[in-house]
Amino acid sequence: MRAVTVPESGSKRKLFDAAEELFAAKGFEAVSVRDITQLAKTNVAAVNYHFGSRESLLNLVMARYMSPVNEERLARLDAAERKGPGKAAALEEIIEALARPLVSQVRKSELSERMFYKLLGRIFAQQGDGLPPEIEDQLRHVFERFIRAFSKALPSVAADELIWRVHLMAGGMIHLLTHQDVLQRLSQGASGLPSMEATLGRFIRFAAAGLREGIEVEISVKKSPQVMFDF
Amino acid sequence: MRAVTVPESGSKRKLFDAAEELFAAKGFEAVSVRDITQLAKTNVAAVNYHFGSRESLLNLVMARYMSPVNEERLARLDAAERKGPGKAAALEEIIEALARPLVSQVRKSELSERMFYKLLGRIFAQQGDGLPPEIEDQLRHVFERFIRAFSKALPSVAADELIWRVHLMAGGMIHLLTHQDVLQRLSQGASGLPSMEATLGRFIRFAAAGLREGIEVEISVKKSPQVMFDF
DNA sequence: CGATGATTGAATCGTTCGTTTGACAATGGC
DNA sequence: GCCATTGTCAAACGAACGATTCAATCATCG
Repeated sequence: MRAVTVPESGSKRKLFDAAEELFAAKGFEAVSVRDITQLAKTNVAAVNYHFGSRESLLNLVMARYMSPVNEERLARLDAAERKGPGKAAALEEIIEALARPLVSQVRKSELSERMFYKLLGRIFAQQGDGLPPEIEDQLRHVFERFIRAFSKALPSVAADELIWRVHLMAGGMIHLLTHQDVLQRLSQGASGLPSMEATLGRFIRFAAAGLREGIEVEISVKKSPQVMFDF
Repeated sequence: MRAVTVPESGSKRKLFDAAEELFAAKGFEAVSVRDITQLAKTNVAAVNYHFGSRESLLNLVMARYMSPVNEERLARLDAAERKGPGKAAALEEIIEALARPLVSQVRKSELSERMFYKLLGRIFAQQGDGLPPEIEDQLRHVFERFIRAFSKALPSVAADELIWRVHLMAGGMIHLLTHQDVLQRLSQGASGLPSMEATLGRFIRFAAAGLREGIEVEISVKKSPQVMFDF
């Protein structure tokens, strides 16, 4: 996964920043190069001069945000699997390895948190519908690695059943990223304004329960296992 | 919820059929009136003549598919709640009331099953981003009714926590509708080609487990995990 | 039949889109 | 000081978009 670097200053950087802000806010299709160049206060031709085409810039923005997330995901999964050599990583740890990078990579962005999440969610939701091959490959690789990990952690769940459950879990995660604002409006504030850290904890517990469904466990660990969070 | 009727034959019907097919296949934004009129083998002006505008036709298609689903959802929830008067409806029944209409309404469409699911998923995913007010209101009403039902069925889950869990469940459902094809490709057939009935069952169990998370249940016997599959 | 309203068809409107062009600075090495 | 590189700018390109116009055609009924 090649790192995507962007110059620290200059028109190229201004264009990139403007592009990611607009893509996150309005969606990938709804942003024109004129919108971008206007926000960046450059000429219309600037996008094509610096990035070759609108599509190249779009792919660059996507890769810039997806690659670090996917790298951290794999690194965290590796770490979790190394923890107990030979043994399967704990289910909650695997889920956290999948979801926490979405939160931990947010600070490295110039975007506001909410826009960053929306941007990532839009990329995920675009799967199988025109993502740059580089990112599509990344996602497929991550999916396969995590499916294997889940399978080890939940040996009694049949392979096809597990894939469906992971798919459902992923849907919840994407929906969380893309529709947080809708949730606020639908519930009229009753959903609260929790930190993303708290939301992450909710997600992990929800997903773990769904993935474990049907598995009988000792009563002592039936209580939702404590996940460590620094709230 | 006013019923959306479409004439049995004639250009208007041909346009409507072409529109839903294209919207489902390519998404709401990616379809032009020229695409529609070409598939319907009519003149470009036909959409504007019969429906007033592209947007009106789009809203009509959305309402045509969402309204019956939402009506059946509420009817099923009513039935489930009437079953045990005074008592809360069973959790699985509530989830089924939410999800089964997606399956049972499919036959009334001219579309292939997969396209129908994609169309519905696209509508859900569009929430809070330009849906016609009529549908937005429908969805909000359905959401409120079901939140109340879930709250009764799970009195020990805090109100804000419940909303987040329902949100996660909805995300899984939408993802299932919109990305079934991606799942096939990602898992390279390992997810099988189950009937929608089987998928519905998987969803209900997964969602119920997630919603119930943390609730102590009286049990039980420890069952030694049986390894059925290993990568 | 002939009149009237509904429908269709070809042509065209004004916009917006991504991209390209070519003239015009600014910059830095020699 | 000169030239090549690099960046910026206004202008324009061709294509596609939703919508409209208006004459031609059709169906229906008095």
